[in-house]
Parts: sequence; structure tokens; C-alpha cells
Amino acid sequence: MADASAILAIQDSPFARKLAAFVALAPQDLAVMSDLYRRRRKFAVGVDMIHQGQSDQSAYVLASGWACSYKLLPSGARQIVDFQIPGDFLGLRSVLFRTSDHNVEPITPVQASVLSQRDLLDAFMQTPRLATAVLWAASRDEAMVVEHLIDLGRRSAAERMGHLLLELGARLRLVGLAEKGGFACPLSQYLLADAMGLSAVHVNRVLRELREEGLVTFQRGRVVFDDYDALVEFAAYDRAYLDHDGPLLK
Amino acid sequence: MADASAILAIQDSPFARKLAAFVALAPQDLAVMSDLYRRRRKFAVGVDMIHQGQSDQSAYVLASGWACSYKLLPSGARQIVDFQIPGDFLGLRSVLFRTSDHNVEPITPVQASVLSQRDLLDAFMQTPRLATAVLWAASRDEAMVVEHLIDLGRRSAAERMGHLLLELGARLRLVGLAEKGGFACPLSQYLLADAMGLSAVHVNRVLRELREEGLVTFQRGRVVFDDYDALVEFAAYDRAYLDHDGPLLK
DNA sequence: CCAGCAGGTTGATCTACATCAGTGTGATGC
DNA sequence: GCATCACACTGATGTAGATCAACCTGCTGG
Repeated sequence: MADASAILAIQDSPFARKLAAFVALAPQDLAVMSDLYRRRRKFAVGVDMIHQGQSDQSAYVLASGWACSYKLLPSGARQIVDFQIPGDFLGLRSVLFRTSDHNVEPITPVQASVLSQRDLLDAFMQTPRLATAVLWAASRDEAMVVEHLIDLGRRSAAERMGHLLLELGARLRLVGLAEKGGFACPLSQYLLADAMGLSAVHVNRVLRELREEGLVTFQRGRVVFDDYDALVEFAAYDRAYLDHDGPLLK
Repeated sequence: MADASAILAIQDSPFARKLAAFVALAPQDLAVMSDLYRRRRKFAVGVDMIHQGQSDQSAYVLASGWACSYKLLPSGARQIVDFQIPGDFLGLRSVLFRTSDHNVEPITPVQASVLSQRDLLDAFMQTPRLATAVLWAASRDEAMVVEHLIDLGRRSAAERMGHLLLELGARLRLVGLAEKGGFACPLSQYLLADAMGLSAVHVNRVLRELREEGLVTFQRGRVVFDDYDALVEFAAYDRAYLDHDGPLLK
């Protein structure tokens, strides 16, 4: 069982901050989380954490660093499905199915807590509130994938880019990793291209356009919202979808 | 409690057939399902079953007919996220969040069983196996959305079309609604266009190309796979992803 | 101190798809 | 028996974004 200082530490973790936005967490929930959070592993940039087609994978909670989940096509093209930031689950689907249907790769050096299928189910039995919170978080992830699908299907390259940056901003704010007006962002234009179904060259042009329009500036690893409201308008971003202002379940 | 004849009837339903592919269901699971399945509603073509932005929605299980879930953009464009066929859940996310983030519309006349949040949670408490099966089904749905995202991001129009038709075939086969070599399909070229992020005009051309290549024929409401293996190859379709050959959990 | 390299930037050309503006056809209604 | 409507189909033209081929910048390492 976790001791008091560990519980204080967990309360400030990105994972707890995120779940707390969905469900008000009691001390015993935090204690269970603290136990879950214990087994840490480090991963170097570019070394896959989860492999497509491989079975018996663990799931993880990102403690620090950024990662991305992606699929490779026989043609060699790749599509990034989502980026993961601290507090995010990854590989939940890989533990439910026997084999993983996607890859996960660190973008920066990463620290993550390892969760076996057993750990997870045990934790859920102990505190149903936690299970509910995780189910909510998983549904939020699915809603983001759907939003991403809309990006690729029906939005222009510039709208997509604006939407992605707004979404990342909202997610980082939730876990305390964004300052007002911007955030530090380790994504290269190649990664952005693979996420948005564009070429790196075109990503570059789109970023220039957004900068020249005075909407956002993304340069040397920092995103700055030059005119937040105008960008929201331009990208048809639905504020309601990630910006909650309090736990949904008290 | 459901009687014996009701249990026999449920066993043949698309819903039970689908879940049985994931988890071997015991008689008491079927009894609970039969109770869930009781409250039926009918919906006419084009009348939304679930509304974007509206709260306190029910979830449904499709008993007969086809539906589609979609989002509308301020520009008036729409993107179909997925098609639903008999046995599919719909609106699971709408009951988890307070308000729905998407619409669901019947494509043909539809019969569906209504599930309140309460019904669902109660059923899960009674038979955890059923809960597991539903969680699996939800994860499969998410995997399909991800695959659809790959379509839009990195596959050509023709590959997308091939992929969609193969996927629909596999899903229909699972619930006993496809014959070998093809299936009845009520989707208009407009619906296909909205699903694949194309114009209806281009859908028409793509269908012609696939037909002329001798891969698939989609005409007057029937899809016929002229050369299944070649189409799988062409569309880079991963057979493993929907074609299971037995319950994953005994 | 320079070599090598990853990432960013720019211009020229090509192409897959959209858009527009029709024609054809079979089902439904009065 | 003709009007209407939904859907399928076709050709001409326009455009967003890909691809190729440079060059530039700031790091890292020997």
C-alpha cells in the first residue's frame, strides 16, 4: 500500500490531474493509483514501445515525454493515429486483443508506468470509480480519433493543422504542461505530416500561412497562439469537446 | 426473466452471433441479453436516432436495417464515421458523456432495442462475461475507426473503396447477412462519398474502375466480389483484423 | 574547424481529386 | 401519360496538395 507522501506525489501527476477532470477522486482511489504507478520504465527516442502484430504486450501510462501511435502500410507509408502526452494511456487495445494492431514510438525520451492486464483489472475491482474514470478517458481518446478522422476527410490542410494545435494545447493545459498562449512542442514537420496525411513540404507551407495570417506561430519547438479566438473560428474547433470546467461525476 | 423460447430466439440474433465470436456465452448470459433486447423501437429513413449536441440520449442495439453515424461541419460538409449493421451498438459514447458528439441516422427502416444507462450497467453487474464481450466489441469498433482514419489519410480513393467493401463483407458475414461472394448493400454513392471523404462523382468513377479491373462489382444494391484475393491484395486489407475463427475467450 | 546530418524552407512541375454542368433511367404520384 | 424525384453516370475545367530538387540553418562529433 502506498504511504502518505506517495499519495501526495501522485496527486500532482499528469495521470491524476487528467482523471480528476472526469471524476472526483477520493484518497483511496489515489492510493490505488499510486500502487499502479510504481513500476517505471524508460524508453529511448525511436525505439518502439509497442509493436504491430506482436502479442502479449503491456499497456502503459505516460509519466513524461511524448509518444505517437501509428500504423504502417505495405507501401511503406505511415499514418500517425494520435500523439500521446504525459497522463495518457497507451496500448489499452493491445492488452484487450491478443495482438496489437498498431505501433507506439517515443518522440522524446519517455518514462512510463507499466500496467499488466492483471494490475489493471485488480485496480478496477478495488475502486470502481477509477474504472469509470479510465473508461471515460478511453472514450475521450476515441472521440479524439473521430475528430482526427473528420480532419482527414473534410478539412483543408490549414484547418487540420489549426485543429491539431488547438487540441494539443487543450490536452496539455489539462495536465499542467501549457502556459497561457502557447506550449513547448517537440514535433517535427515530418511527424506533423504523417499525422495529417500531408507531405512535410506542405506542412511547412501551411505553417507559414497560419503564421502570416496571424493565427498561430510554430517555430523552434514552441507553439504560440497569436489570436486564439480567430484560430478557433478558422479551424471550426468545438471548445466543448475537450475544455471541461469541472468533474463530470462528483 | 426470459423464458426458454426467448432464449432460443436471442441465440440467433445478430447481436448474440457477434458477441459469440468474442466470448463463449453461457445460457444465463443469453437470458440477460434477452431481457435487454426487449424494448424495441422503429425508426424511419432519414429521421435522426441520435442528435449531435443533445443530452440524455439512449443507446441502441441494431436489430434490423442499416444506419450511419456522422458529424456535420459548420461549412455544411458531413463526414460519415461508420456504418452500423444489425448487431452493432450505437450511441455508447452518447450515454457515457452528457451530450452526444455525433449524429446517427437510419439508412433503411430500422428496428433497434433501446438501452438506458441503467439497463446496461445492471446487465454488466449480472454477467461480467457480457460486460467483457461488450468491451471487446467496443474496442473492435474503435479499431475500425482507426482503420477508416488510415483510409482517409494514406490510401487512394480506389483502395479506400475496396477496403470499405471488404470490411462490410466481413462484418455482415459475422452476423449471417452475407452470402459467399457478395452481399446486399443499401448504400447510395452519395453515402459512400460522405464516408470516404470523396465527391459522389468520384465514387462513381472509382466503382467503375474496380469493376473494369475485375475486382468488385457494386450495382443495383448488390456487392459481388469478382476476385476476392486480388481485392484483398489491392486494398492492403489485413484479414486478421476482423476475420476471427473462434471465440477469443472460452 | 570543418564534416556530416537532421530539420526547415523554397520553387517548379505533376496529379488526384473536386466542382460544375449537364444526360440518362427507373420508380412514384396525380 | 406526363411530371417529378432520387440516383447513376459523363466530360470539361479548376485546384489542393504531392513529388522532386534544390539550398540553408544550426547542431554534434571527431
